[in-house]
Amino acid sequence: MAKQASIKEIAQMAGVSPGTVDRIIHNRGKVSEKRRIAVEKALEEAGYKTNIHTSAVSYRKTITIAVSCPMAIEGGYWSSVEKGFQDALDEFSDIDIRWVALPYDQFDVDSCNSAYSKVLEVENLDAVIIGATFEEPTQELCTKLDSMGIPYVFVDSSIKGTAPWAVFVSDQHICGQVVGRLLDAEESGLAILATRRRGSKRATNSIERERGLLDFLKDHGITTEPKRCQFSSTDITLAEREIGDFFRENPEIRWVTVLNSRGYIVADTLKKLGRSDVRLVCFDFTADNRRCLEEGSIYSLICQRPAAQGYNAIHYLVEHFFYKVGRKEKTTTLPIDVVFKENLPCYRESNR
Amino acid sequence: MAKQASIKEIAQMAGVSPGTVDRIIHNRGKVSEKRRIAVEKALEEAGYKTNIHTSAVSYRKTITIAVSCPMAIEGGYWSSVEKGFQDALDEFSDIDIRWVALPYDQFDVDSCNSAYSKVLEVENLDAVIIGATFEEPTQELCTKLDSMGIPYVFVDSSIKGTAPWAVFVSDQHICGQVVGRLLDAEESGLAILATRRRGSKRATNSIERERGLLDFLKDHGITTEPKRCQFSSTDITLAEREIGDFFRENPEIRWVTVLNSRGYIVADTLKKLGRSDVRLVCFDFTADNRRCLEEGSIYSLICQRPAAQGYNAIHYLVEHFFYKVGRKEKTTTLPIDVVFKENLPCYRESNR
DNA sequence: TTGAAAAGTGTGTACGTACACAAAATTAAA
DNA sequence: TTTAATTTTGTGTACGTACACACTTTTCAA
Repeated sequence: MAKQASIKEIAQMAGVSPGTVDRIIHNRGKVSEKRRIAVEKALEEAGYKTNIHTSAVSYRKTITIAVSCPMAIEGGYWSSVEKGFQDALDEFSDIDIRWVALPYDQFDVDSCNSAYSKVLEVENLDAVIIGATFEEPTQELCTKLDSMGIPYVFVDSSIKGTAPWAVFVSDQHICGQVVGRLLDAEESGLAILATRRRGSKRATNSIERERGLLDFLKDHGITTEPKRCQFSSTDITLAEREIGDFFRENPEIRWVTVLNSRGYIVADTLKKLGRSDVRLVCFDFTADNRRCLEEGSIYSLICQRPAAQGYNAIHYLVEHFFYKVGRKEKTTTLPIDVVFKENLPCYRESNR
Repeated sequence: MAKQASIKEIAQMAGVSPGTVDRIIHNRGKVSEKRRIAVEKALEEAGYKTNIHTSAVSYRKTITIAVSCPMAIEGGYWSSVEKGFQDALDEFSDIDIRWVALPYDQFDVDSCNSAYSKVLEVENLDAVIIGATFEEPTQELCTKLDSMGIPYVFVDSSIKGTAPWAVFVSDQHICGQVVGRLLDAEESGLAILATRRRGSKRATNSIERERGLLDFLKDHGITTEPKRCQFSSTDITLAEREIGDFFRENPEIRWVTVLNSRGYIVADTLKKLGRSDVRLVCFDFTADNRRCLEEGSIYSLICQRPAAQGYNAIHYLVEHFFYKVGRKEKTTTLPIDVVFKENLPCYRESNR
């Protein structure tokens, strides 16, 4: 551990004053070519790295971050993302971060549009964190943010036709392939269940997962098209009837996946039907899904790292506003964890 | 985000000087009961939290940490632990940490004893990080450290009869159960392979994993005792002969696990034997194992989070020496990740 | 050649904590 | 009661960076 050189020492090395070194580091301009070269050489030689602690002490600015994500439900996916936000905010509690939360209902485009318009009204806005569900509204928002020069980062899913500064997601195509691996299905008897969505198109994540699963099946010589069924995400009674009807009509089904986080609805229905012979692979480490995994009605959960997404988003922005000058684009693809009943106890909601 | 109160503000609230507040926070003594109560009340009310940045600026001490772990092999388990150390040291590069590495050969007790005795000779030793392999030498070391009042933390495995300040491990019993889940073996045809160890007893981690697997089998109605085979960990030619002989003598074997990180040796042998019908579940995200997973000769890897262990160990110590006064014992059981060929690309060596 | 204006450079203070030291208050001893 | 010893409390400076401001040098038009 070599001792870190200070700005003062760099200044001495380059034969200038600390102020000049500071101007070069933050390129505040007004420095002659001659000294710039000398200082940059010294900086290089000493391997100078700004002392984050001291830097934080002197830095007085308030960073305003607006965040627009689907509303969190206790124990649900977005509450884990929020847990990640909170962890990061706690860690950076010495930095003055103004946090403007503008959640929306992920099943209601209007609510999303309204949240997005509030984002644009936030005063002194420095950056935006977006957990996108709807494509067009998000594209519009991003275009406006681009023209205002305000950086934005995506968590959970990325929207095409936008220019985010950073993206924190999981590879959904891989998720789909892992479904295939875990189901270990035979030629026929596979079904893909999904929740119905009013108005809007299917979520991009779920489309990409399905593509991954189908690719896996093709690679493993399964040519029979999986059976499909849609069920309600809001009306549980209706959902149970729809799912029940589907399984009665297709008694050969033995391998099932639900490509979003509502797998527990299917699990509970299958349990009521006494169908313990069905292997069910679902998504996300939510409270309901964990319960079903515990009970044995879900075989396995494929989990993203929502807390890591939230944590990293803030970490990135703080780092950007704090230490870096220029834009440093970054896409972080987080691991996909496979959780069985057995290793469930060692995962926590805040898994990062 | 409520503004953090500073020591100065706390002092004002309690009607004392900042120095008094400081003495109370660090219990440097010499404070009257009357003011202690007043200040503690103010501290409580304001929810005071020391500003880590400023704290780091004023704190000038050098922390000396000795670390004794098995020597890292490029791409191996302990190199990931070291990656975690390095990440943490980089993150805390503003803090003056003196880092004394004293690695030993994990297959040689003498080398371990020698490393441990060097630990005790380190000047101004503040804390020790131990990656233990041998029980008795470690117990002896810990007893001495206890009497010297020097804190130590364990990574990877904990040793009984010691009093570590913190422990960063995975639950090996769960690991074993997950092996059972992934193998999905039938009544007979299961084998447990292990590397031979000269002189010393089997590693505690591997014993605990076996126990977990056997418990899983019992719970799932498999009563046939698994077949066993030991092979050399140093002489690959010998190992391949031993493994080959075992499979020729036991042609019914279809499900195999290797309870330490040397699974790739078995995988490569099986590949040469053309036995693609054997499902092999191995441990640890090492370069060799990743290659076999990629090639398909390993079905699945059960991975601990060595980088997280290393990172957390240093994080804990820095936190302790930096912010906390008293001892705060902590056992962190890290998640166990299941890696298939499909989700391999989204895990990195530095997975935390 | 002169003298603004502009460009370049140095100085000094603030940030909040840690800690040394000086000052004040209290206690104990004579 | 007085004085010394002791305990308690306040003050001031350092840490390394950020940034405002003052000062010096250069540039360039008149």
